[in-house]
Amino acid sequence: MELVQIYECLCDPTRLRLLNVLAQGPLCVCHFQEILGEPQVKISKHLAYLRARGLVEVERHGNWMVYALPARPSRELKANLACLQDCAQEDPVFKRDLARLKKRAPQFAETSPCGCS
Amino acid sequence: MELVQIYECLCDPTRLRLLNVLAQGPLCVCHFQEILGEPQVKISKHLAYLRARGLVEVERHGNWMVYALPARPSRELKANLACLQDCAQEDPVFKRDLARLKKRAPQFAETSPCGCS
DNA sequence: GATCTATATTCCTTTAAAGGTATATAGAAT
DNA sequence: ATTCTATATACCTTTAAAGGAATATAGATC
Repeated sequence: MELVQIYECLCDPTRLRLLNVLAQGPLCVCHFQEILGEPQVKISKHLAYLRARGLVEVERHGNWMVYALPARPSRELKANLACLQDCAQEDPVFKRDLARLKKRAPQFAETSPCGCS
Repeated sequence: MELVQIYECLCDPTRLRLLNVLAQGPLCVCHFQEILGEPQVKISKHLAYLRARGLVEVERHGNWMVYALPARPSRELKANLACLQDCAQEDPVFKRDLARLKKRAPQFAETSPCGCS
């Protein structure tokens, strides 16, 4: 069942935060690092985990690895990401991450090719 | 995050099957056993796991333990169960379980207090 | 009170994930 | 060619989950 793989990805708080931020648009590792306030290894490993299961895609831009949600998500993935968006609206952690993203987006756009303009 | 606990419950195929069947109504362990074709320990342990995290509720009727989805699910749980229902429509395993349930429901209703009439 | 039935729990083994430290890699800049 | 920057990987330790075998429990029946 592909569904199980999706849920495996969703059952860690860090990964949920990554996906929540990604719903706003592509981003690179160092910016995730700054927004979540977590060490590089942790971010990098969780993104690798998500990537291995098809929940995110990557594109290299020079030194930066820009992660994004899949361009063509499966029915199941689309449904679950929408559900997550719905559930995340109220959670303070998710909201704080998005607030930080919004605040930093202009600088991000200057210093890297993250499409977070 | 309560969300994580929900996803932890959803990231096992057996538990997904249990929840899918439960969406049709309360059921007791031995009937799950028959429908899923899995040993008693396995069913029982996964139901305990779900129960410990609030995804199911139990009521004893004589020797039978009748499991059911929560009477008053949280917003998050409701959303995710609905999403699961949506995703499960097409999966052959889920469909087979429901077919077996439908076929056996009359007998279940005779031999136990499972409300599966 | 002994037995039967449905279910839960204990114990064990195996596997996987998480987090951290240290190190490697790939491309850019000098 | 060396150095710098962003990111990935390897290695280690700890923790949790899964599955099975055996056993315990609680209520019903005889």
